[in-house]
Amino acid sequence: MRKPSQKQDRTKDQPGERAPRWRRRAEARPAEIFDAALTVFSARGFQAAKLDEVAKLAGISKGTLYLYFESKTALFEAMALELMRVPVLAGLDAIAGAPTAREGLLGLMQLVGRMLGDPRRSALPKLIVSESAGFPELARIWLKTVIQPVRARIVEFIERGVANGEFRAVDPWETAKLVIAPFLLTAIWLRTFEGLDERPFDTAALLRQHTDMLLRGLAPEPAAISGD
Amino acid sequence: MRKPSQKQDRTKDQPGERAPRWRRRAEARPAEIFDAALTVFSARGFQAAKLDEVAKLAGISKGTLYLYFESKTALFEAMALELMRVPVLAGLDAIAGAPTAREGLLGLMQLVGRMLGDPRRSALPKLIVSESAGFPELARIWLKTVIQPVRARIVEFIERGVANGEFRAVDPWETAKLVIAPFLLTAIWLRTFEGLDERPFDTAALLRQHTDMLLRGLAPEPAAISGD
DNA sequence: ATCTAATAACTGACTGGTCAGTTATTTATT
DNA sequence: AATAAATAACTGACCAGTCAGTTATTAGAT
Repeated sequence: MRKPSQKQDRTKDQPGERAPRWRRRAEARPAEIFDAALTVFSARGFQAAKLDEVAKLAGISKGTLYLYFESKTALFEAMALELMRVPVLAGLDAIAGAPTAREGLLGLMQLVGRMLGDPRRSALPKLIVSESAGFPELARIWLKTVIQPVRARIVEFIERGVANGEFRAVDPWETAKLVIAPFLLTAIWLRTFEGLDERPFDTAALLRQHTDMLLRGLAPEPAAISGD
Repeated sequence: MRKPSQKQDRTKDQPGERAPRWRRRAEARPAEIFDAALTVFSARGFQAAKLDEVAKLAGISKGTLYLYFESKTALFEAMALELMRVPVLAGLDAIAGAPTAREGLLGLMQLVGRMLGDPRRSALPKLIVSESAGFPELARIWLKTVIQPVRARIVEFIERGVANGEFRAVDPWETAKLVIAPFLLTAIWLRTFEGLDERPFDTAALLRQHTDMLLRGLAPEPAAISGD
């Protein structure tokens, strides 16, 4: 946890010239504040997080926070919305053009898997879930802008695969949830039980097993499909 | 939200006899307090929950809370531990004796599924996850007393099935996570996004699809299993 | 270049509301 | 009468949010 503070920079100044107590860095502040806020809110939760701590971590005073954000709540919401930008959806369009349903589905899963590999991005699901009681609106937005589009794509791929015979006939809606579930598990688990469990969580192994099981579950019947 | 309060009981007293402002009910209190606490903590989260509200819902005053619990923290922990008692594990032993791995696995899944059907019990996972930052010890205990035993059983069943040819060779550890994931999804989803999504969450349909997909994913290769 | 006025960025001590926890007192029960 | 159960008024710590004052930076004047 390195301090991004510029107060330490005095050694780099020209000798004899005393370093200023602070600098004006209006453009850099918001990003740094978001960064500090994510760390503190993730570690403590919204209510327990102290703005003094966020400010300290961002290398500023609490008063300065209020030059950039109206309130603790506004900061939290702005931070969450910031994390939703440049979303999973960025790569989604490229995948939409996949030649087969199978490839599309796998591509999408890898995309999401890769996203969860970035600790900053994977913090959001846990925060949304944890703070949903206090921020229902945020949950709604996340659902709408992240979950629903991804799920819609999954449903589309499954429907396509079922239609063209790549997959057997399954309920696309419920199956889409099954595709998503292990990713949610990963995001939650890493930030809730990691370090407490008997083995470290192997994200890659889970993803491998997940795709393997999923493709077999979706595989069309060999030949003999009689009524039950 | 009906009040369990006994303050309203005055009408039921014998006519002419004024009802007491309160009664001594030392045995009944803890359960009623747990009940109220679960409601309030679930609705607001630990920090935002007010003990005055818990007390009011339990039909007592805040001071009385402190006759039964040392602190807000102690109340929360006691409540969580209470919810862990009579755990999933109760029915686990019966299932252990299942004749086939398949039956064992399905029995266990139905057990967990049924548990999630009870809104009181299904509140725990969300609470544990949400408050894990402030109560890491609770997360550890839940992992140890609920998750790990269930997961161990799943691993056992899978290993058994792989050994006796019921299932194909899979990684039991990772596959066990895949078995669990949709249940976690259900518990989280119902208490985070329900009412916000485009369709209501159909727990039964998901469970059906989950078992279906899982069994196909575990099914042994038809015949041709040559070395790779 | 150097000085000076104006302004934007920042600080940190302070305030006021909230709520966990305490206690003096009242009420029920034995 | 004695005791246990419960109340409600109280206290004090905590912290979000404020603001009067300070310091860096910029722009204009010389």
